[in-house]
Amino acid sequence: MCQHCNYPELLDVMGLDPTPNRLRVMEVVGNNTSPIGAQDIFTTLSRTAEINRVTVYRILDLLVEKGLVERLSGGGRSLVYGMAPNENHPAHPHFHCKNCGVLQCMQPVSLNVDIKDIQRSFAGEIRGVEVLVSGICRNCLRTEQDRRTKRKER
Amino acid sequence: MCQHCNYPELLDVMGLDPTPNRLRVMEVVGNNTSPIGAQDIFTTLSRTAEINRVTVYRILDLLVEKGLVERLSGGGRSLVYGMAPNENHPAHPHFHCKNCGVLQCMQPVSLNVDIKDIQRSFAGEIRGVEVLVSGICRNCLRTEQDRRTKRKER
DNA sequence: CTCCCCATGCAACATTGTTGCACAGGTGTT
DNA sequence: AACACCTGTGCAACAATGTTGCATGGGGAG
Repeated sequence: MCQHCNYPELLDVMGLDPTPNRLRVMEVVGNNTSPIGAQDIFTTLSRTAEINRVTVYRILDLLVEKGLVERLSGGGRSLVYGMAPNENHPAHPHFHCKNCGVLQCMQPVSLNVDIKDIQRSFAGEIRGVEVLVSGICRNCLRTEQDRRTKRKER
Repeated sequence: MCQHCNYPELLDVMGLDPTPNRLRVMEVVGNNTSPIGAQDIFTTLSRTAEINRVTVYRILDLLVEKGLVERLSGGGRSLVYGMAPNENHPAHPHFHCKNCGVLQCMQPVSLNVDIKDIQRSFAGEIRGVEVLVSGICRNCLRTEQDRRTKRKER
């Protein structure tokens, strides 16, 4: 749960009315510990009050366009949404487990150096960098190991 | 066009029969200067000979699973496919223009440092890193500038 | 009070990916 | 030679996800 972000204010700064639906969407995205898909956001919101699926999509598009929320690749076929980097939310890489599919946020690392590096040899204007790390998560590693151990025991 | 890759051999190394369809898919992916979507691959292939849409999807899944091809986020809502890094194709970031939507490959940069950095503070096993840079491409920048210039002239 | 704008809902559609089943060609076995 | 078998492909139907056009209702400006 993000105690630091003032969602109404964030919306206001970008010239958006802080409607209940927009606030609810921002809360779900901001309170989640890892990026979350549009369908999940819709399901979560539906639990507390009715909302239309289309409205969720439209609000997400709007928030992404205004730079309040980031649309990321979820590693598999899915797209997911998370808080865009701001003073409370530093940019950070995401990790996708190829085995179980979970997506998790990683520790922020210094990517600024990289941006400048890249910018030097690139003719366009760079506004953001997204890093997606893939591999096998701790849980899956442990499970694999357990299985190997068991096999030996027999 | 990739003159360096021996597609039949690549397939063979991974234990896959070099069927005509698989080769054709690999050629389209490998010869494209930037990652390309499943639908585009299908359309391109359809121009030279009939192939089923499902077959394309299945071959892509297979190639991704075997690590011959990479599935990447196209920046917008799309997923795209490109050659997986190998000796002829170094890993490199991709650039997505927020204005016109083009996706292009960028110069390879040294990301190895980063991977080790990240790995040190992460409990899972890291197998790959994908970097997606977003911003405004050269063309769009120029167009914007043109528009500004014209406005002044009036 | 009236008009207009904007957020929302709803239904229908479009796109993209998936599944189950059939079939054809090649391989190995009897 | 006859047979079963496996694998790659096609086809149709489905499922999931995102999009569009239009209606409506509330709040603010004139």
